[in-house]
Amino acid sequence: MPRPTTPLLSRARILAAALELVDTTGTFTTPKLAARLSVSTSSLYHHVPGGREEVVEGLRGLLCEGALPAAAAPGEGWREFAGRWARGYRAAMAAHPRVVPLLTAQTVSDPATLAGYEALARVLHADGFADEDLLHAVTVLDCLVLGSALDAGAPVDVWADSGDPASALSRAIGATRAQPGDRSQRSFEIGLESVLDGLARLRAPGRPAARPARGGTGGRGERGVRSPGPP
Amino acid sequence: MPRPTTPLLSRARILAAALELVDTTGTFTTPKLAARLSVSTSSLYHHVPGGREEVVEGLRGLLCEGALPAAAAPGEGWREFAGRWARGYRAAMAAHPRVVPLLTAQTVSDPATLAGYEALARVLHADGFADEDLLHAVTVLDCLVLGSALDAGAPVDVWADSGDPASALSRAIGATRAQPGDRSQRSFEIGLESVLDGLARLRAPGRPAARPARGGTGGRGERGVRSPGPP
DNA sequence: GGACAAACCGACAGGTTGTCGGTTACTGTT
DNA sequence: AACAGTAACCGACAACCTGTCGGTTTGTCC
Repeated sequence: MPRPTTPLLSRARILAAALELVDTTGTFTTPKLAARLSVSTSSLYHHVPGGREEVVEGLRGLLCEGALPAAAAPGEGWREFAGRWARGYRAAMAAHPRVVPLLTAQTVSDPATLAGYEALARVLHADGFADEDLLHAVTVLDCLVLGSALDAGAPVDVWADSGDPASALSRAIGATRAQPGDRSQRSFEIGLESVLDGLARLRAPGRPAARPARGGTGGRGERGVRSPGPP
Repeated sequence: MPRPTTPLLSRARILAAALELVDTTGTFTTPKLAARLSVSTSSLYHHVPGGREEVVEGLRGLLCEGALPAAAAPGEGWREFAGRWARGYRAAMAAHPRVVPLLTAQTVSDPATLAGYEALARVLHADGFADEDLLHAVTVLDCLVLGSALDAGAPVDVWADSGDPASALSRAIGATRAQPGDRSQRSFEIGLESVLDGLARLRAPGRPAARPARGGTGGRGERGVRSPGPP
């Protein structure tokens, strides 16, 4: 078939089909993507010259585009922003868990994702994180999000020795199954609150970790009272 | 060539060559592995019937074998053990960063690794973690280790917009470069201490995070005093 | 109208995974 | 000591994936 009157493909259509392909089958190959679009494999390269790698990176962009906050809301402190950042990032990944292993296999180049990291760094800087601590703070949040995104895609049973009652892990898995809500997300929340507390101590090493108790006045109350950065 | 007098291959030789291949080239294919062993590709399947996937899983075993502690030392509390567990796990991965993306692309089945998770669960259980919290604790540690292992393999410059001085991230990267020691590992330590503090609060929700000073009485003494989980 | 780029296709080269049959060496049994 | 049966190697091959190239037609711009 020669050039069609109205184009069959576009970058957006290709990425959407790729996301659907990975979501449903868990695999990603260019022939299968082309078949899903009723198109020959070689046609993809007109719209995605970088081939497979560029498509995967495009998926990263698709997931991160609206998920990573770009700037702190008025009056929003670093803690709330970092929480929003990490939760948004993880939610975007966890919504498409089978994409995550593809993303962890190649380095980040998607502009939206990079802008998201830069935005986090700006907020942390503005709220008093020292330059020598800032990258560590970003990295810790990044590790937790990525790790949790991988976890979200893994079946729990991976760790279970066929339900052996003598296994502490199997019993814990049974107890966790009875809980409401998403198992992986609950773990993430525990880790995130822990890390945010730890970063608060990193930011202000002098003071004790005066974090309001659960269900107390809430972290929001600290908004705006931030002291300037450490000397 | 027919069957040789002395075997050319063994599972151990194959795994060692595979590790070296991934460490040095960052790629893993069966033809390249076979070439490195001066053997035909099909010969590998006599010693590794599961093919590529089994080799990768074997690499996981190779890394985790001696790295994951099997039981708490006498008098060692859950916090020390969990720290040892996470540090050992991460160190094993970070020593071979290019293997990690291969591992995150397939589910765990290696017995040594699974035994490592079970050991962690046993210690947490023995030291008072409730069954409904235990899996979350394991998961948070797992996420942090895996995320950090991925981070250890990624070049820092991934996040740097070509050293733009207006970028908060670039400045932070510059400041971090001046620090001694391994950047990724320092981030991991910050995250790990944060998470251990958070898990201590999870274990004993009532009391403040009374973390025993290093070299203190040890957590074992507290065994059994934990209050029940949240309502 | 004519040159040029854009979008599709088929064909193909090169590489990866895994299977199968063939050949020879070891092992255990009688 | 003969003789199965198994183990370890190889070459060949089928199926798949990635990416390139030339060919054909349509749209666009001067």
